[in-house]
Amino acid sequence: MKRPLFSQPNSFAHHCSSLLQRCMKPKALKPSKQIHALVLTKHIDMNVLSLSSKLIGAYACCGDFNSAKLLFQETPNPNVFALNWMILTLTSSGSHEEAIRYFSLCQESKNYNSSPNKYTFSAILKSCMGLLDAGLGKQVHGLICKMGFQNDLSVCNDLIYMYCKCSIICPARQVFDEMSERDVASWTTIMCGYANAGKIDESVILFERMRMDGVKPNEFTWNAIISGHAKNGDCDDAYMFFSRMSKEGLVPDLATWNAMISGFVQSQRAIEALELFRSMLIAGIKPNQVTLTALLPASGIIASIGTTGKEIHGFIYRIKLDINVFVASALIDMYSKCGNIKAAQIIFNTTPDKNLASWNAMIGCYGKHGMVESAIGLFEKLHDEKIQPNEVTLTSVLSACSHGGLVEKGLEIFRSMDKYGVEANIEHYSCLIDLLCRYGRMDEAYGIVNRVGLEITNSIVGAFLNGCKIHGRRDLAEKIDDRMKVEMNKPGAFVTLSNIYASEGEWGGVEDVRKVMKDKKVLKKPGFSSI
DNA sequence: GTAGGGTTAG
Repeated sequence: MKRPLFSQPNSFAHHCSSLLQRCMKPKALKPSKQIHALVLTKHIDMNVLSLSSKLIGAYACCGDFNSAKLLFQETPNPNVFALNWMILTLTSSGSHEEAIRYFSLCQESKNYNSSPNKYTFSAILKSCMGLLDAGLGKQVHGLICKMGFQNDLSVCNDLIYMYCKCSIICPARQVFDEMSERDVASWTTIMCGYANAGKIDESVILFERMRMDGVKPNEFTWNAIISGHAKNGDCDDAYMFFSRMSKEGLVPDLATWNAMISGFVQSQRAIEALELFRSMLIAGIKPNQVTLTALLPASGIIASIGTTGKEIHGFIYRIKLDINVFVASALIDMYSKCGNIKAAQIIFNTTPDKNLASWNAMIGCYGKHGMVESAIGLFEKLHDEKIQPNEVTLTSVLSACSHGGLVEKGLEIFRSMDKYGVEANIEHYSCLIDLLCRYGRMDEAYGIVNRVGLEITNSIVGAFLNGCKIHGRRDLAEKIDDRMKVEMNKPGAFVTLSNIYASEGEWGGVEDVRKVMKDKKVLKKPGFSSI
């Protein structure tokens, strides 16, 4: 006798439910849709076995947000799994505001009565982090305590991570200190938080303490301590930990090598960076885009030694490394620095998914080489492409204007900065002063230097004093003399000031400046050549 | 029935 396929009344629903489950891991959208269709055509009650919530989960995790949303709206009582899937997928696709809207909707709505759980909080904390909204994070933290998740290991780790990413280490540390149980990730996360806040010493203390607590550091932990030192400019200490890592039986991985290489390059120690790169290849680690992006700026530092950026470019080509937008921008910058504008242009034009950094590199390239019209042309094209410039873009454009003699254009761009949502910083002000000074508009420049709240740095004063020198305005130089003596602690600008006095035989002034430099201990060391 | 966390780039 032929057995019926589904003997129980609900066995069809059971079957659909388990099939849906199996659709989720491989993110199989089509079978999920087929099951949905079957459920509808067979008039199965969607409330049975929370079928509608399972379908929401399946749609969300397969990336079909629209279907997930529609079904979520139609479902009278979506369960916590459905909610979590919605929030998690919105969060991981970067739609943080919407994720938060779903979360609060479900907090307030009568239509929704199951409580958030630790998965909900983990996901929503990621959105707070994505928005860098520590205030919101704090509110969620409050809710976590209210609902009794303050002792959950993974929720606490997520809280620490959120606070660290929002750059507020105090509450992160408080959560960490109050945890009854900590794992390697808890220690690593807080250590990174300190390292990124420039408090590497505290990271080291925690690194030693975790071992006393019987928690063994893993690759992530070692990488955190190594990159922490490297980012803070302590390459020697980074290297010390790098060597120690191997002695303690852990093999440096790609991220370890990348952190070391990038640290040495950022400290201008290009030769050592290159040596590390070679050791990495010998160790059999295959470099990736991060490695090459980090390494490329080294070519500018060591061009005179013989390894050129072009060789590194050749290497990229030989290993068939996929040139992503990071590598492309680094290549543009490298060719720009060694004066090969043509090569920079070719890379810029053949990069399909350009981002702001690529545009900035190319605009900077034109500016550096006096091609002010091209720089401005590209800057205006940015607007057509609906890309918002940032402070780097504006520094490059303003500096291009000043080098290329376009005073009015430069002033116009400076005035329009707030239109782009960029607040003028010291760099922009020094470009502005440079712009005015080069064309003799000294009194206006003097007005800017004296703007309330503007810190006088070497670049600000340097630009201004150069103008004074060229246009014979010792009177104006004298006017900021007193302020410099009080506020400045670096030699550069004092030398220019003293030169202005010297050029006019004003030896008293020269003597005076030298005395201040001596008192402030900023006497310039004798020049030396790197060769 | 929901994840795996944390490290490296312009």
